[in-house]
Amino acid sequence: MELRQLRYFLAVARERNFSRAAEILHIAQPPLSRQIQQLEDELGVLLIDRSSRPLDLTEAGRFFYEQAGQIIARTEHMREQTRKIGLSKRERYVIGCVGSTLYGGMPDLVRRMRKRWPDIDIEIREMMSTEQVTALKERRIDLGFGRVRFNDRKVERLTLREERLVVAFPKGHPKSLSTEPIALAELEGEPLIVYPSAPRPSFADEILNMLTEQGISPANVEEVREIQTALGIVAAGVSLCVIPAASQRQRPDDVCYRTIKDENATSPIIMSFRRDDAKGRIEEIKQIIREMYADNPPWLQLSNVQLDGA
Amino acid sequence: MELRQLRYFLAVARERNFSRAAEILHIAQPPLSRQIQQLEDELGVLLIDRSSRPLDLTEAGRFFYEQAGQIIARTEHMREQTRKIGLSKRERYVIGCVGSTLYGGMPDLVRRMRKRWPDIDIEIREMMSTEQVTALKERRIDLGFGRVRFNDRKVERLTLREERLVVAFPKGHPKSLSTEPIALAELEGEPLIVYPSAPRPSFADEILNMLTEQGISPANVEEVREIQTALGIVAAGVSLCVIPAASQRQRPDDVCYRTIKDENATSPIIMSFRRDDAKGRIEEIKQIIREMYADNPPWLQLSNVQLDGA
DNA sequence: GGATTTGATACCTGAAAGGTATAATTATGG
DNA sequence: CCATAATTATACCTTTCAGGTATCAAATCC
Repeated sequence: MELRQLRYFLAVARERNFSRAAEILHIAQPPLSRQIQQLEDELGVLLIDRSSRPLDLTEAGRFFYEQAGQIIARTEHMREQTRKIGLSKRERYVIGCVGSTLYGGMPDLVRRMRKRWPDIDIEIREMMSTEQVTALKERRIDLGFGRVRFNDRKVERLTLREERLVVAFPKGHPKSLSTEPIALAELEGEPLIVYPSAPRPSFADEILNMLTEQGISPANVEEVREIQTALGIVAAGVSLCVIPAASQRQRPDDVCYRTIKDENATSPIIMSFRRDDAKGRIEEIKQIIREMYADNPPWLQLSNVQLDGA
Repeated sequence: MELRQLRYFLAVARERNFSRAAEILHIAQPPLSRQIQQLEDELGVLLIDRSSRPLDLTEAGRFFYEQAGQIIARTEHMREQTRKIGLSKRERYVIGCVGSTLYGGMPDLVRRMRKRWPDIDIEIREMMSTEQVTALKERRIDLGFGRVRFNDRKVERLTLREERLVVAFPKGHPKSLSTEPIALAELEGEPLIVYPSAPRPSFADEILNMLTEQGISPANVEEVREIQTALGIVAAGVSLCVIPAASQRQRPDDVCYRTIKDENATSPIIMSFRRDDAKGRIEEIKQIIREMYADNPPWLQLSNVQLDGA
């Protein structure tokens, strides 16, 4: 599969006519037909229903049209952005973080960094905890915020705080009637859903390890790729799910939450960076974080979500 | 630019060595070098710093690496999904909706639809209001949920409810100290940020029209692509922004909200569908929505966000 | 049902991807 | 600092495949 074929297919899908599409693409009609055929051959699926005129897309063709359009748009965006970065002499500073750290203190930290270094382009990129380690070593990011503890000779890590975990219940679940903190042991025998399913080790493993250590075994454990899906399944009344307190806001309506009582049922927020960071801003960033602690002591805490069962 | 070039670049970036990358790709080293050169020529930017060994990526190269990897992953995902859809005999029902309708009643509606028709694959796709009209006509979606009124001979629309609008203030803004409803007229002379900037007409135009009709002119109006950015700028203390009540949850911490007092300062939630829908499920969907109104009268209202200034 | 539009097929041409040989460059060890 | 090893760039040839032309085969439309 090549981008050319996607571009060709988009033209045909838009025009619903091979000949006109070929004109627009400034090629003859037969090569266009052939490229589409090759594409269909590779996929093993018909994209265009040629038995009617004007042409109609098949179900698969309609899906492919959506996706192909987005991919083409994305490559064009990438081309422009790459050009811009290559020509600009501004320094870039890329921060990788897992979704659940994007709330609370992170935006404020970025704001402060932008204010301190107005000449630097600071970017945020969503990225799993384990990906951050390799991304740091390959210098694709300069700073990481994650939740999984790891050891790597070249990467230093700093735990910013421990965040309480909460259990998500479907509305109407018998154990969701109380809003009091809940004991971890009460998960015994309950169906559980964990995330993300890849790459390992992940937050899913942290939760499963915690349960194993305590000798608690849920009824059955399902893995899903992302928290949205996990909470969707919870809302549908199928399972329970353990999430960091900050993630409660993801879905406040149809899911109930109870903080876990156990003192050590927490998930860390870990900042990581290269030991040999050449940009030399780590010390200043630590200083900014100290300032933030001073301004607003429970850093990364959320103002209007009840935390720590207090 | 072709996918082949992206695949080649990824191999070189991973190996940091042309010869080894060429081996992995099962081609000779010179053609690989040339493809990368052509890519760099087209971009007008160096991606690889060849003056050091092992090779190093340039700043632009690191960005390109991230993006290219995601694009390749996406094309592969598209290939598999297209294949699956083409081979499966299950009916697909695609719903297009703007982000702000994804909260509240929408997930529940989809849940009820899945329950009613377990043999149908129901998908949700995020999509601007105006895109929904063409997507419906081209049968890329079967149902749309949007916020912008439009007229089209082939598409029928149904207003489900009118939702109150709220003003977003940066924390500490003098007008954010009260939580009382605010008059639209108080936006006079304030810097305003609207979204989305494309495609028009959009929610941005609805807001600007409303202000013009009332003879209110903000100090200066900036347009951004999406609500995240808009609220980010608000939080940074630069401007105010008008959003639908449901979108408050997007950023509950560092932004303050006040409902707009004016009775007609509302934004509709509009369901739209093809007049000649062949799947014949529209009437049943309307029935489901009536059931939902019955179960939970203020449909699409949010349980824990203060609405309607009540 | 015949004319017209439009997509598929067969076959040819030329551009561009890939290969081989070798020069140029960068690193490394004495 | 120079010689050597490793690795990338250049020059040139081969082969593959995208694109073009001519024509046939459907499908639609009066």
